[in-house]
Amino acid sequence: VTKKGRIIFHVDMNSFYASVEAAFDPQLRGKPLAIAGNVEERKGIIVTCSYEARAFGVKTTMPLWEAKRLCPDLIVKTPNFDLYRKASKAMFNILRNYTPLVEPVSIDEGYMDVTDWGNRSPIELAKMIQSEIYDKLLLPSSIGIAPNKFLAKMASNMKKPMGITVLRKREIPVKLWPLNVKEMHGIGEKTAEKLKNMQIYTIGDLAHADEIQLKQLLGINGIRLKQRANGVDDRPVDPESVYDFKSIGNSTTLPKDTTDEVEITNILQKLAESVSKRLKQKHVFAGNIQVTIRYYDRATITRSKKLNNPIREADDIFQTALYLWKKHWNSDAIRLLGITAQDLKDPDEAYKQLDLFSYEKDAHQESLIKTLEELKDKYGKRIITRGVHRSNQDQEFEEKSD
DNA sequence: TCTGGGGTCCTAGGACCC
DNA sequence: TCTGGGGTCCTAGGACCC
Repeated sequence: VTKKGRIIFHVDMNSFYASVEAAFDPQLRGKPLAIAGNVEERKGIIVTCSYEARAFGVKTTMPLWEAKRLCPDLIVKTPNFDLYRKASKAMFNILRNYTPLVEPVSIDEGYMDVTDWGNRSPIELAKMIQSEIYDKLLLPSSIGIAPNKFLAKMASNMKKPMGITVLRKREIPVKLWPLNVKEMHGIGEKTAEKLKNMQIYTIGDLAHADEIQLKQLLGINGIRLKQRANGVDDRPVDPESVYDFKSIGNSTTLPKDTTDEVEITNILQKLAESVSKRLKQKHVFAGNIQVTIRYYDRATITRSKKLNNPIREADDIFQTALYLWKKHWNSDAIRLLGITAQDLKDPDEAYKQLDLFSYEKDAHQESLIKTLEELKDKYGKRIITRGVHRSNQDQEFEEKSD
């Protein structure tokens, strides 16, 4: 039996936030543009910038003052996530017009499995998709074409903006192996440094590296990275993975470091409210709450608590977060606070848990039961499990954010 | 003049159970 | 009368990505 090769696209939007802004405001087109947080609130780092800005050396995560020094005429806008989410949805809808096998991986990129897409050549198909996105939304993209996700991802990165790159298995030694390991998806600074100590500098070096040594150095990830370097990657394109979110969290860097307990409490309250709102939007409960504290010196701790009774009301989340903060805060000035809901459960799971562990109903449990019943009334059977929930094609989903 | 906010996955130690 | 080995759960931290 011969294994049938797949044809995978990786569609990657170019400088997405900046491109969306320019698409909506002709004045911004062709100019150096950066999206950055508010400087007064210490959030002034470059999130994305246009290619015109990149020409000046402006880069993502660069502090705003540095970007302005490099490019005095830089136009700076604060992010408008609602707008980006709308553009993202429109973009993915275009992709889904070609095949349902579309897997969004973030707000601005996704995979497509077009193996069974008729008789047109993959390059022609990629051109059609790229043109349609540009003609309808004025948004540039790059598309990588390869037999698997990893190679498609590497390929889309090779030509920007508006590139289309094919990476065939047999081209790996010429197109992939000369690249520095740092260029490889999945290898960051720390791993690159470790590999350097093993005299592994290029993806080709990694492809031929000793597995025992790799495993010793990087654990199971070492083996996987070597496979990828050799172009081996069996992960399927999964359109449902978008609904399989594992956590929902919000965090904020404070305008100034603080030890003020009233201020800290107020911030935790606000974070709890936004996490609660998002849990409700997604129809899930939290089985675990995690608090993140970053101190003035950037030292960061996380502390979490598993809950016998899953929660989602703002006040329950707030109380849990407050408990964790009080228990673990070392009284140093705080730079950032965050709350993350983990161990997410569907309403029926949350309900079952309640049956099992509680003998007396308290106010929180009453509210949980009431919420569950309201949900059942409103959504009927569809809400009962996440599996069913997931297969509902009309389901609105928020793209994972950038 | 420094370094946001949203995530995922993996590892590792200790508690606990059989 | 001095201690095995396997498994799961919980918690914390680290690396990485966009």
